[in-house]
Amino acid sequence: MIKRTHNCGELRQKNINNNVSLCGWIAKRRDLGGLIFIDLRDRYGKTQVVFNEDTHPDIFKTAKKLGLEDVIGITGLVNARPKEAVNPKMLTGEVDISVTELVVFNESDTPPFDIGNRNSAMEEHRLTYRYLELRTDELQRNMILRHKAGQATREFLNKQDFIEIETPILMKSTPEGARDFLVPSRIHKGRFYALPQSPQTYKQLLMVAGFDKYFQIVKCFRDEDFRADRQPEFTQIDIEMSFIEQNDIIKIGTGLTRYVFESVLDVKLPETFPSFTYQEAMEKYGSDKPDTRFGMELHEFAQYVEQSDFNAFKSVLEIGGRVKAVVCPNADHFSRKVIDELTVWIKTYHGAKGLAWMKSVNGSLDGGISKFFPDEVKSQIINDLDVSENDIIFIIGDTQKVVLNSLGALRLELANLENLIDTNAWAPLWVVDFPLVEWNDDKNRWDAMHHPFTSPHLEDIKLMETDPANVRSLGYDVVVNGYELGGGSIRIHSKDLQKKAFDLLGVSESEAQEKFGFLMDAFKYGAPPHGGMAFGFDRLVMLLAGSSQIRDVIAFPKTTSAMSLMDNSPSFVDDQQLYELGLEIKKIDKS
RNA sequence: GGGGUGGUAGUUCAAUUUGGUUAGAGCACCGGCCUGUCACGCCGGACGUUGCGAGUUCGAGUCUCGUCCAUCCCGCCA
Repeated sequence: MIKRTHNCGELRQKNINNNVSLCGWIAKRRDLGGLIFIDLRDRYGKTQVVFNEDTHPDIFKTAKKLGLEDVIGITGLVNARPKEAVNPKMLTGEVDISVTELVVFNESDTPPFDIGNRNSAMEEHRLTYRYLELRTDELQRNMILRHKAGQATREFLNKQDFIEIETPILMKSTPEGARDFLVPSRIHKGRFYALPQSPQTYKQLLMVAGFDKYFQIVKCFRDEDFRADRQPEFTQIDIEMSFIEQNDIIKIGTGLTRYVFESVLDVKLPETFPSFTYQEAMEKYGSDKPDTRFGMELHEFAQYVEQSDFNAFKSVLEIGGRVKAVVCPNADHFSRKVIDELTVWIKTYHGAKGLAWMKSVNGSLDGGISKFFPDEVKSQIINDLDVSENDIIFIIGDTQKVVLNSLGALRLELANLENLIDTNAWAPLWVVDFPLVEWNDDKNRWDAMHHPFTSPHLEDIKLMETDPANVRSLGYDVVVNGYELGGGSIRIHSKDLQKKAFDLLGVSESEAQEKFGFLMDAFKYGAPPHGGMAFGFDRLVMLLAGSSQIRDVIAFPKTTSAMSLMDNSPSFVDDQQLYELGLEIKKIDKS
């Protein structure tokens, strides 16, 4: 056994003539005949080691057989490289080690892809050999970043007197919200635990218990469909506090975000983040998680439609719809084909019926639907919307929901297509005053927008029975660069108000008792006013890592069909296991 | 549940207008040469159920249908 005296990233000029030992993997090998260079890699870096046939023929013979990803330990003398052989691209590039002792710990089969280049294999393949992909520079860096973010989180919250408390992973299933992952009970056959979608109820109970500042970095599970930024299991920074108001949570959430960004990236975010009401965010950006790294805000367009002959939009307005516009700068290269493609895209994915447009040419508006607008209205538009030469105005008229959502999506799409986003910028913000409930057309009822324990704005309580759609909640999200990083709310802590909320959501007393009885009961014994929030930890790390894929910051992620390609889970189980659980698998007929 | 893209050697990619010799190349691998390379170089070699299953055809990597997997998006994600 050779024990390392140094790691592969630390040797410098000052170590010249030291006798050192290194252990690691063979990252690269250059065989010059009587001289072999090997780049030895560990998680700290790479160091070049040299085998010389003249000085150590026996070791050289062994070295001749070494291949990529073999694990070796070496002892040798640190040399200054000849001037012309210094490699300025390597941190250890001024030195190398002439090997006097070699131990081959383990030979590697030919690696299924090039560890030095993460793009050398398709993702499917890399996920199968995830432990090898984790050897790549990029993933090593991401895992270290994740560690640092976790440490910073604990440091910050610990300094603020928060206590980390673990909550159960096996808990009660409640069919609200996302679909639960279920775990069958062996002892109580036919019954199931659920994996937590979040520790929501537990953290509220901890407030009742008097742990007035709680946090946890905790796994959560949601059995829905997955995306580039969504995994079936993910990690939250879960926070709850007592005797506080919305602004106190926003202060802590801002502080934590700033602390993590500064600790991990040395980036200083503003002391306070801009705050938008839900209403403002939707009207300006067509999104409840706006990316404000670029402008292109949405403009009201109804007043111009009214002065035009464009009947399609006029009738939209007559039936209570909306017409809004977004201006895309420097769009002279937007051919008819590009516009058509955008139109198809927005119809397909965002439910708009069409995409109207006008181009700014020679100080007036041209093309598209411009012929329906009188010249003086065109000038007005150019003036009001601050339209420059060669800009293109995209206009959508439809129901409010479709207009805001599709223009919001178009705004992002255009910014991406046109590279209008400053990728070095950080745009954190809060969105507040979310609606308490939203109408569920399928189920013909009001659903909680956040969750059923979210408190309404106190002055809106009176609207709960008469005008639910306009009840604002004490719910808030923190958004960075268009990603919802976290969210939370002030919770209801009074039995009466909670009953009112359940009434609005159509949850009967018996149903409430069955599902949340333990929480309702707890509230009988002195529940402090409380509230909190949760950060999507993986998303936070993803942003810090500059990635747009959550898989990049999770050591062993699942695919978008929730499979682990490495260990092939989920998998079938023995009949014996099923028998013990009192389960039987129904044959799925695939005819 | 719906739509887009992709699946060819260990791997990354090629393979002409619906099709036409023995399915090619880089890296990796094996062998040989090479003492300052760092994308080492040079010479040679081995490597294929074209994801899977049907169909059309004299003939399918290529066309059709089904299916599986990956990925991106819509729905979904309190």
